[in-house]
Amino acid sequence: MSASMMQERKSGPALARPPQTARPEVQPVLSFAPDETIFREGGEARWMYKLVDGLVRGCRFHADGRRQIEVFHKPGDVFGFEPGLEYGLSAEAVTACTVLRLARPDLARDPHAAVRLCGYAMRALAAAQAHARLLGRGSAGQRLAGFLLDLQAEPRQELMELPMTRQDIADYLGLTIETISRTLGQFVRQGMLHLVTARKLRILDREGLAALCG
Amino acid sequence: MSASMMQERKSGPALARPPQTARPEVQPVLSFAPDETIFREGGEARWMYKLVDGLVRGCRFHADGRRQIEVFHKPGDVFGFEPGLEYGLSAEAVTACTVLRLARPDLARDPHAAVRLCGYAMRALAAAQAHARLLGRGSAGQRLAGFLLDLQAEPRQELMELPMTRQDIADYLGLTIETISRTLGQFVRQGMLHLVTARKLRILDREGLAALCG
DNA sequence: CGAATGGTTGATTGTGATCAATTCCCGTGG
DNA sequence: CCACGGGAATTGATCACAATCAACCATTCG
Repeated sequence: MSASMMQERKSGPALARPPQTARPEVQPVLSFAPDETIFREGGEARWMYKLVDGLVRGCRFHADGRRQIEVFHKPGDVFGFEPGLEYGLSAEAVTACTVLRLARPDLARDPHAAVRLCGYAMRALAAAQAHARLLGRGSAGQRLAGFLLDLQAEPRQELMELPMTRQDIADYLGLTIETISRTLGQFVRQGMLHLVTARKLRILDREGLAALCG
Repeated sequence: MSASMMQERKSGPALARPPQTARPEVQPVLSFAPDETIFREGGEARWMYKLVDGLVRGCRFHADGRRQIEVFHKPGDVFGFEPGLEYGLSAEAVTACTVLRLARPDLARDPHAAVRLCGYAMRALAAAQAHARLLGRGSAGQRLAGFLLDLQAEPRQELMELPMTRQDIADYLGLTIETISRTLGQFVRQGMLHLVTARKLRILDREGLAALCG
């Protein structure tokens, strides 16, 4: 029973604002507050979502109480398409989020939509494989270094903000928050990065980090 | 530098038999001997493949010499489709294999093919996520139990053969061969399975194994 | 200002990696 | 058919790294 369980739903006081138009079928733009659930694993997969702004985690809750984050969705990503009838993962807002709600295309009727969907699926596949690569082996340092480099896609933007908590990172990398903290500290001591605050950091030695992950 | 490096290519003495017909473009059926490479990571992704018989591993080789297996393909699986121009993974025959070589569909020209491709991609995505779930966390026992249960898709066929080596399993689960061996031994001692030979086993307590993975 | 949440740090333990021998298969050739 | 050889697998001893348990800081928010 890990600290992951503490990640409680805050669904009580109506955090989900209604669509920002009177005709939801025309502008299905939704907003979600941090830690709010967009959809749940096992629920009927009626909609797909396109993330406009914010960060979303795709995760799964295990019987023993631990949580596993399988993917972080960034703006532009489409998520929630499934081979079957049910969502395979829960989707939750990490930060405040704006999403577009999309109808699942009927592939038999609209084969053209399949081309787009295909692109989404392939990109999701690449991401899932990259994640598996990260987890597959290697020390905490290798995983965390890979994670940080993946996160900073655009290179020259040297100051970067971590939108997620240590617990999120830990559940994504299959480590504990203590190990995340210590490993970050180690990177700092080695002069590879600088922690401005706990959530803002500057990568000083990109090469060095890259050398770690192999 | 792990024992994975010992996994040497045996590409010297022409193991790849030619297509079994005089007109390869009509019946592109290929055979591969164990450990033979079907395609290599980084190579130009000109073809897709459908596995007819045998077992294929999709893997990646790291700079430090270790190997990571990301997926095992079973008969019926289609593999080798990519979002980009290059293969993201190497594909190697684990056992003797028969594969169909397929042309990459031109999605712009043939949107109907996109529907099929979409199905393949979604199935591959599900597999990749299942793999990430397996790796994400949990003890060696949890990983191995999950692996064995996944492997035995058809339930009542109680005697099952492991087509791959311990090294393959280790590289798939992010563990070492010693740990695989010890964990299997532990399962045997707990009466959960019986090892007829190193490669043939019988699951005695399916429930127990399932209870482990969570 | 005080509570709460998130993050860091320290001490200890446990699990799996590593190093090192054997043993077991299984195919091969005498 | 049996002996042999070599890769695969098991087993043992030790070590290293990350999990766990437990305080302790720092920020934010009411």
